[in-house]
Amino acid sequence: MSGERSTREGILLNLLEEFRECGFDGVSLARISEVTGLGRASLYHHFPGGKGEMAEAVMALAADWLEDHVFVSLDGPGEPEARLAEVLAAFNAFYGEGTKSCLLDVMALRNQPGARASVKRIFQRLVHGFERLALDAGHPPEAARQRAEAAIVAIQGSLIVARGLEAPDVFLRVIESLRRDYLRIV
Amino acid sequence: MSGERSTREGILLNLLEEFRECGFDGVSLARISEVTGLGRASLYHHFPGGKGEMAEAVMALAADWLEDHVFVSLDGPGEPEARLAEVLAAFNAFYGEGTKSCLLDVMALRNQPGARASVKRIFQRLVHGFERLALDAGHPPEAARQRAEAAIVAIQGSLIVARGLEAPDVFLRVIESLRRDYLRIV
DNA sequence: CGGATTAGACCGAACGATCGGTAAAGTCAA
DNA sequence: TTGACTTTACCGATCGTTCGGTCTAATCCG
Repeated sequence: MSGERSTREGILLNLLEEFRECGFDGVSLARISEVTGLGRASLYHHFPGGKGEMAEAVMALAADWLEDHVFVSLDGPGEPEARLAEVLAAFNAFYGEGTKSCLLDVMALRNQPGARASVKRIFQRLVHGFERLALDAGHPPEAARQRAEAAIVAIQGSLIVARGLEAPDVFLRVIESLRRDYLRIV
Repeated sequence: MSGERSTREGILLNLLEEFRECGFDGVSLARISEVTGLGRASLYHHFPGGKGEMAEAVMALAADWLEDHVFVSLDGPGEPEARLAEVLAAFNAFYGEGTKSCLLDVMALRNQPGARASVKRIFQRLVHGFERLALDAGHPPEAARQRAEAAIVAIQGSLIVARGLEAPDVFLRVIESLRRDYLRIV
């Protein structure tokens, strides 16, 4: 996930960082123009739908990234332990070792129904993926569902608390505890 | 926590609901004027510091509310089980049974250092309060600290996921599991 | 080949609307 | 009459957005 400026993906990567840090309403087109190096009008060439379409595109990019780095491990073949480790490493990188917030959180603040729906779909896919992983490790169905939900809750919560406390290690501890305990049969 | 319009606290309660739902940047003075029934200039009579001071006042109100309904139970006398039940009931009410977001989350998005500091102080106080409760229930110090942190993470995370999934029961389940397990010695 | 045409990326300047914020006159209770 | 409070009218700045146009590179035609 590098950051070439000129390509469309490079633009979206910059936008992703801005949105996740300041929220949708907290990012102005002036700021977007600044970080992308493109004039306001140029941005409307790439995103005729304006700021809203930019946000949608960023959400789509994040969904694609999840598909490639998380769901591929969650749903894929291989030992559950190895798959879990891959997923946690991917999250750890995406969230900057606990220093960056989750795009889903800030996008969920928007009133637009489409944004809410995208967030919901991704959350559902996440829970389902973790549920699959727990099932593959031998957990009974209801327990797997509970664990999956609890894991997503812990990840999201630790990001919030890490940002609030300005202590990224809260997130790191949660990741580590998931790595240790998520698959363990009690 | 009722909502008389005219008094200062009534104004702040309306503001609290707006801020927690739309975020600081998502709430305009026009909207604030609308929900409070006060003209723009009247708002600046009560809050000479403008929108920023309004946000600070809301944070202070929330801090006071925590003091009266959460910390008084967390730090106070009484059986740990009863104190825990009071705190969880207070949270449940404040968060609308999982339908409302946390003010701290949205305020943590602001760039202003003062806002970040307030959020940080409250989070610290929350963790410390839960830590005290676990200590009183007989947990060893390091375990108490871990539990407290995990509890706050679970509450915050469940609010995020509940909003994201549009499923408030995620929050309710976390509250219930805390009520069952938080004090239990393993 | 060379000249005209086209399509896409990009930008400066400006749009109307709304932003947060203010000055001054008026209202009303004490 | 004083001080708390509201109303009306307004400010400059910035918001997201659009218009008109330039530059470049590929494409097409002769």
